[in-house]
Amino acid sequence: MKTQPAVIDRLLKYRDVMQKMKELGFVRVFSDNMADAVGVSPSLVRKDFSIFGLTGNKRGGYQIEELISRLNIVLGKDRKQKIIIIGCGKMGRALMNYNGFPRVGIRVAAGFDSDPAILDETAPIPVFHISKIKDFIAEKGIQVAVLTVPESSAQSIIDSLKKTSIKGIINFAPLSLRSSETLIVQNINVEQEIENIFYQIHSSESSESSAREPK
Amino acid sequence: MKTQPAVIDRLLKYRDVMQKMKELGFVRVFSDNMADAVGVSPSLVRKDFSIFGLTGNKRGGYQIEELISRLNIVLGKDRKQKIIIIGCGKMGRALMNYNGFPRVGIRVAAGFDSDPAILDETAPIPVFHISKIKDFIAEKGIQVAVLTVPESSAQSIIDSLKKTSIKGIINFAPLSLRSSETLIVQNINVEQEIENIFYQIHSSESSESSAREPK
DNA sequence: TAGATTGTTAATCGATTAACAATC
DNA sequence: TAGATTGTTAATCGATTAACAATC
Repeated sequence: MKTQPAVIDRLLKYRDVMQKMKELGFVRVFSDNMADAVGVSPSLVRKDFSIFGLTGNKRGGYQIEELISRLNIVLGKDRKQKIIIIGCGKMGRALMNYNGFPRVGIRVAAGFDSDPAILDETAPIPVFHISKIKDFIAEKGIQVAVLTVPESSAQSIIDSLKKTSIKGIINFAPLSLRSSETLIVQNINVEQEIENIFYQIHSSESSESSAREPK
Repeated sequence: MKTQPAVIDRLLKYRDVMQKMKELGFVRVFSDNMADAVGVSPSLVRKDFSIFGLTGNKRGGYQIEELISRLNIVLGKDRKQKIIIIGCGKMGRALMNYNGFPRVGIRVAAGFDSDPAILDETAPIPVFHISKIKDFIAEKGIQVAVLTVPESSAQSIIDSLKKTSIKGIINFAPLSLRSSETLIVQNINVEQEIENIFYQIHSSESSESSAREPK
């Protein structure tokens, strides 16, 4: 009965679309518009909204401004969303400076690394030695970490994070970690996405002729 | 009737697991082992294999080495998988040097950017001005691009790519692009993943007491 | 042979869609 | 009022699972 991540992904997209509509001066939106913009059916839009008690007007659609703020409450955007980044190689540092985070209210509290050469405890987003991570997490009440470390160190870091307040991890290391009762893991595997795309391209090429049948 | 991306994702995971098993000296594997390792049911493993005619032995499971090479053929790993990276900011450069790509046979042919200061046409992975992209794509027959540009330039680049041989895009810009008949788009939106994780953490916290009911 | 595991079919499950009464 | 859009229910669809005959 708990809400599927897929539903929340759509909610996040609805909110982004509405944010843009609001900036363009729109005041109301219909489920049909939302459906077009996000690429789902109008039924699904109304269904998703109704799950969270987000209501509109039988004839006038949905009020954008009101819906955005109610969506943000549902999505927990009324709380501080602090994260840490573990592994400050190229990918980690790219994420530390990623402006998509502040834009949606996510704040990078610190980075951690084992290499003394890249530590910088006084930067706006400080980089501490990995040995200080447990104290930092406890002190700041961090719940979400982004893991951008080599595959070889990923598993041991995960294991040590299990003893902390960390409850969610975005994992960029190329091994599929599984969510557990107490720790939610979302794997991001760019090479897998690319391999999947290559498969799809090739399979649509080789079925070119038979693909002529009508939908 | 075409194969879902989700099935291919699992195939890619099966292959990775088998690769590791092979390195450990294993010769055979059962659908039960695979299921445990990847986190799916044994039925699904056998089903996935059977879709692609990947067979085992009624009593002896699957031969790892043979299955890996047959999987690689299904997945198109017998062809060169060249990609380009459009937008060589921090994220783009991190991906250019990402060692997960060569490890699975993906080669970054070049990067492209509009900033003259970061061009380097003679580097091992050259960075060209964006104005040269059409010729490069045509000349090298590139089919897949990774988009790591600001949101503001993403849409116009996509539009221009539609006139090229590019058939697949991994999009890191924070706008959800939709796949079309001729162009497969896979959006990677890290901030959305993080917001989703925060939602899940919060919702499991607030339903702590009621979550006691047995599965 | 007896036991174990595959390959496949039928049953189940859950998510999406279609339809439409309610109503603004 | 007539027309349009929501909110919700029932129908559909497709993916996953359970079960088991085949067989090594």
